Order: sequence, then structure tokens, then C-alpha cells
Amino acid sequence: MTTVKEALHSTAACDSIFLAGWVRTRRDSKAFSFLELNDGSCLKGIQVVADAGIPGYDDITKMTTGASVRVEGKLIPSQGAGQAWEVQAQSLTLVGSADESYPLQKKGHTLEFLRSIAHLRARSNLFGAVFRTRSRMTMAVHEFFQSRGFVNVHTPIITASDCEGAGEMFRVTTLGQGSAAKPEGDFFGKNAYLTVSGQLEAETFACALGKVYTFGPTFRAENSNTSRHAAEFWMIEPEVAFCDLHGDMDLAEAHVKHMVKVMLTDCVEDLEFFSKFVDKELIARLKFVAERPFQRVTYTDAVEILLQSGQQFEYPVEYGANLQSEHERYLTEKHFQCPVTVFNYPKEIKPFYMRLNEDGKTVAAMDLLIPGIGELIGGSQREERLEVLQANMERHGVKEEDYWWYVDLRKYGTVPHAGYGMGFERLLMFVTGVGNIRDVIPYARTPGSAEF
RNA sequence: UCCGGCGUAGCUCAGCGGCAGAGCGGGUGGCUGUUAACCACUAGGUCGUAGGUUCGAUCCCUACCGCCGGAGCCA
Repeated sequence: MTTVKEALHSTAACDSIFLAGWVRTRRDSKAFSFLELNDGSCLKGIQVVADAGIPGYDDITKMTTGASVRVEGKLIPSQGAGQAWEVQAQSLTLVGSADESYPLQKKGHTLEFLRSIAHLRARSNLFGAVFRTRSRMTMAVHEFFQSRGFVNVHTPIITASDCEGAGEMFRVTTLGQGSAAKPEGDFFGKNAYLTVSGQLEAETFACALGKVYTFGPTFRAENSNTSRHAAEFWMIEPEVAFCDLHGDMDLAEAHVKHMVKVMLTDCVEDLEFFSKFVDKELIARLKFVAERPFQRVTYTDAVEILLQSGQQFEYPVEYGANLQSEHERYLTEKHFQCPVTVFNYPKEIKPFYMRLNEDGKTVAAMDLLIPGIGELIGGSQREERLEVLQANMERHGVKEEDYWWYVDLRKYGTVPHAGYGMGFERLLMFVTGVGNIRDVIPYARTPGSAEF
């Protein structure tokens, strides 16, 4: 069997071709019909010409939009404008009909409606393109790290650490609802949760294998209702031994650039579709990002830029406070007009594991901000000095006995090391131009929503 | 969770304190190497849910539910 993609890219006619897919639209003449057949292998469908009387033509009225069909025929140059090749069918087989209740119409639908039929939306042009892109970007992540000698580590999904500082956690239990049993009586003998980050475990492997990365699902039980947050998302977390913050920032920028370059070279047809129907500036922006160096600015300088900007912000700019979304947007969209890495944040607003700088006031943290999305990457150099780490834990109210294995890393052959987390869906939003995280993941999990 | 907006036909929306509307999609017929085809006809509604005001509520008020946008949390 040939895919539609292969057929459309054919360099020569072919006497015998087999295709199977779903009907996008049909136009009937008295003596023949046109079927547009799409099989998901690429954005475009192929035009099938079926003369009345060929085997299977009796079912032509049932080959409506959404029906699945097999076609046997010849690949020939098209007589009509609009396509180079078409299939002259010699026989048609109706595999599965789709009656008039099939919800995907030939016309455009809103993203909100398509979310309500997420089990069918991958059959639309946009979502077919999104999920082909998602697949290619998945491979690009592995290519990027594997080509640099990184080892992929599968960190656990279920964890017993209940305060990793990355957000609220989902509880994992086999106890019945309202059970009075103590955690000791639960499956793991203690409270267990879905992971909010594989970082701490990844650090242990970096301190053995050198350069590692994780790429897997991550869960946050935050009651977040935004276009950039999901309760279940995929995160990429590299962790590198003998690496400082600057090496970490170099890696993060190279990572983003690599992903963008793969998008530009390997997803051309889908990218052109996004650029035409989702975001007209997309291709220009991706080329810009692929070619230009990113900006880097310390938190202190960023605050100064914001104070000097003359902009009226809803929230005041203040040293020592977190940068608000509007501040980050100003930096990346207005001031620098390109991706920006902000680094060296005040220690008070960052978690216990980040490395204290020589000034005693800031930590070696960094956020990579991109236009339109905001924070794509958050990372840091990790505190490798035992006494300093212990003091940080004390200050953050983190109990050492809960993290004895993490502390052990600093007792036995400790090394400077650094890493970051990249939200895979946020990256997809950036490279596709799609504005809502719910539309770059097959079945979005958000507060109050776990259908499908 | 907070602020704002929206829930009317399968979809996108208009409407109005007094008989429920359009475009698209669907169905039927016609026509054509067609391209989101075209032409004609046609079916399709508990106006989100529950209360309240009113002679009368899809319309005004309240609560709830859902969705969208923004904020916070973060990736």
C-alpha cells in the first residue's frame, strides 16, 4: 500500500497503486466522482477520480466526508489545475461509512469546538499538522541530546518526595476514599505522588553518567486556567556534570535553535500551513530565532531596563520580586525583540537546590523567555557545596532526612552541575504558532477536564 | 483561585419584554474535469440549568454549570 504522501511526491506515473484513507470531500458528476482522500501521512489529500460503473461505485453515495475508503487504481498526471497527480480509480471499497452526524464539516471550525471532539480533530488539517510536528519534534529532542553524548534516563513517574518546590502534586494511593488508614498502610508505605519534575533523580544520574536528559510526562495539580498550563505535560530535563550556569545557558539556547532548525527544514509543508492559517509571522520569526544569538541579561539589569523603560505596568517593577508576565513580555517582545535569557535571580524567590552566587544575594538561576510564550525554559546551576546546600534546605524548611540521597551526592565526589526544564508543549506552541497548550497535546488535562 | 466576556439550529453567529432568524453544513433534485464547486428546494430549536420580576422572559435580575480571554502558580 502506498501513502498519500508517497503518491503526491511521485516522480513518475504508476499503473498500479493502492491507497486507503478518509474522505475529506466528494464532488459528483453524472458519469464520475472526485474524492479527496487523506490518510494523515501529509497535509494534503490526493484527488481520486472514480468513473461510474467501476467496482464499488454503487457505494459512492456513502463515501461522504469522514468515511474510510480503499482505492485501487493508476497514478496519472492530473488533467485539472491544483494538483500534479491524481488517481484514476479502478475499484473502490467502502470500509466504514460516516453518516450525516459526522461533526467535521468541510468548512473551518473553531479550536474550541474541535477540542470538544478531540477524538476526531486529528483528522482536520490543523491537528494533523500539529501532531505530525509533535512527532518530529520528539525525535529532534532525542537527536539533539544523543548527538552530544547525552544519556536518556527514565526517571520515576511516581515519587514520594512531597516538596520539590515545583508545584502542587497529585496524590497516588490505593486506599479507598475516606479511608482512615495511615500512609504506612498505603501501597508504598508512605505518601506517594505523581512527579512534578525528574530533576533531582536526573542529578543523581548526571553525577554518574555525566550528561543525561529526561523526556517524559510531568504532573502539576495547580488550579491553573491559562493557555500555557496543563495538569499533564511533557518536560525535557537535561542535567550536566562539571557544568556551570553559562554552560547551561549555552546548552539551552543551542537546544531551542536546534528544534527551530528542524522545524524549518523537516516540517516544511505543515509549517507553511501554520504560517498561512495560524500565524502569518511564524516563518519569519523562526528564521530570525534560528540565525540570531539570543540576548542574555542579569535579573538586576533586567529590572533596571524595566524601570528605565518608561512603560506603565499594571504591577510595579521592584528588585527582589518575581518578574510578572507583562514584564517578561516587555523584555522579549518589545525591548530585545528576540529570545532572552534572564539569569542570577535573588535567592529569596528561587528554590533550595539552586547554587548561591559569590555575592551571597543571588542564585545561579536562569529563565529563557521567548516572544509570545513567555517562559520556555527554567534552569539553574545546582548547589554542590554540602554546607551551603544544608543551609539552603534549613532556610527553605526542607527536611534533610527526606532528601538524604540528594544530600549524599554532595558528600561523595560532588561536582558542579547544572540543568534545566523545557516545557515540550510550550516549545510546540512556539514552533507551530498555536496559541493554546490544549491544542498541541492529544488529549489535554486541565482543571475540571479529563475527557477522552 | 481572582478579574472580564460568552452560552440561541450540527457549526459560526445575528436578534428582541409580545409567532425563533441568517450563512455554512445535512437531505432531495439538477448541472458541471471538479478544487471550501455551482443552482433550486427542504428538514432542523426545551434560546446552558434552576429560581425570581412581569399579563407575558430567549431578552431583565440572582445563583449555579460550562467555555473563552487575562492574572497568579510555573514549564
